[in-house]
Amino acid sequence: MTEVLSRTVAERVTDALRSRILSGGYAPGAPLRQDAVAAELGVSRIPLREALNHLQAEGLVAGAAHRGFQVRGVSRAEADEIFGLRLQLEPLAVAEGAAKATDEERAVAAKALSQLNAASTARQLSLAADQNRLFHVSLILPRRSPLTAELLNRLHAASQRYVALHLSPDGRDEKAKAEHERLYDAWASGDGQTAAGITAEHVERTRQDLLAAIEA
Amino acid sequence: MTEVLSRTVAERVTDALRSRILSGGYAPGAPLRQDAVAAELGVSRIPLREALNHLQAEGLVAGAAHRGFQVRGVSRAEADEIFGLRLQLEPLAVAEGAAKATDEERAVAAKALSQLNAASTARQLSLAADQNRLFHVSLILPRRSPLTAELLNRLHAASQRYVALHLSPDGRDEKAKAEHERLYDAWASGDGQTAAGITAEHVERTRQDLLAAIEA
DNA sequence: CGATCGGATATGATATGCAATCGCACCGCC
DNA sequence: GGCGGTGCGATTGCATATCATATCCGATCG
Repeated sequence: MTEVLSRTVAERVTDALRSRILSGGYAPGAPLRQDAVAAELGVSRIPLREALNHLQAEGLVAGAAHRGFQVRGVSRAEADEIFGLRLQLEPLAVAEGAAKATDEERAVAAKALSQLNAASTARQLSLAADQNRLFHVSLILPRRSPLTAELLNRLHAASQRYVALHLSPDGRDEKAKAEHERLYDAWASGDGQTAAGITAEHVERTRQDLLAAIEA
Repeated sequence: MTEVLSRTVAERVTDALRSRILSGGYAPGAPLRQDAVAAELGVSRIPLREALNHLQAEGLVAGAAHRGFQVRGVSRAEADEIFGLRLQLEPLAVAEGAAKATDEERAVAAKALSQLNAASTARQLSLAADQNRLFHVSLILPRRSPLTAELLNRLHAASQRYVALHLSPDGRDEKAKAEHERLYDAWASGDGQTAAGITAEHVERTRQDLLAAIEA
């Protein structure tokens, strides 16, 4: 029963730091001194280091030996690369998911979608972003393609950062909601072609919006 | 001058463990008890845990809280997934590398190839496998596409494990050597099409060999 | 015979201390 | 006045000792 509450300190620290980075609480390039951050979070340095290493693997922070960790800078080139990778992987993965999903897996995806909608209408910005990621990953059938799912999960997390930093959610929310419905319907009905098309379109449009917003 | 020798304890432990896992020194499924492994390597648990976390991110070990780490099992499905991902990403990445490489980057790749050949003729099996990975990654221009390069680096490491476990290097070495020459020549001359084709062919053939060897 | 409880064991986390390294100001030298 | 070496403070990396906690497994009891 302690599923969500307990977890280890390292995991909670990881989530806390990720959240702060994604929401801009720690600006890109900001140095993360271990003693300071550990004291701020009320933990010792050991789980903090574990969290930092995890976030380094996720690509959110960078660190070199004896030189400390910093929030990774953002760049137009990296955004382009992230979305390029997603464009290569995600549509096909979603199509395969649509073809092979079981009823149980469809139920999981449906639940993820409804939670996303709930968070979105409640204006829980960062929660909605997380739920958005979980919904998209649920279409890939994490149990069947664990590596692909994990990979896209990370790429989504990296994407999230750019979206949060550069795109205002004005009209995007409404359009996204409708698109998610279309995507889910196609996916759940086994229409991988359509689902892949919607996904590709979605990723590509976000990329274009971002590249335009980041300026140069 | 301490480039290669120094590094941190955690890094050396990571390399040591990775090497043992790839070479089968630790069998798939084997539990890795922290005290035992730490004592065996003559380090404390702290850098060991760091190494284990890193290897978990690489996909070589699995661990859950309070349940310890184990060497990840291997499966036909995972092999298929790894090579499927490589097939999606690597040919295009190599083609882009061929199109954009500078003279300096070509020199780096050439050096990697010669080191690979040296290790191969010297029958340094696991070293050759590492050099093989480095050569292939050098074609992707790690400085321009760091995420893609890092990603393929990991996929290669995961592939390595299956190759080491299931494929004997008998005739493969000779064929691979010739193919690497063809691949490098096409790449260095800017012929991305051909380089991508050779890469795809290479990955696909290895996948087929593996799937046949793994039985099931 | 099955379920529950409790002890052994291993991991997760803290505290403390020390060594290694880095960054930087300082200083002599050309 | 610019330049390179040098020492010092600050921070990270690692070791050790210790405690807390979760998991596993066997004994006990209904």
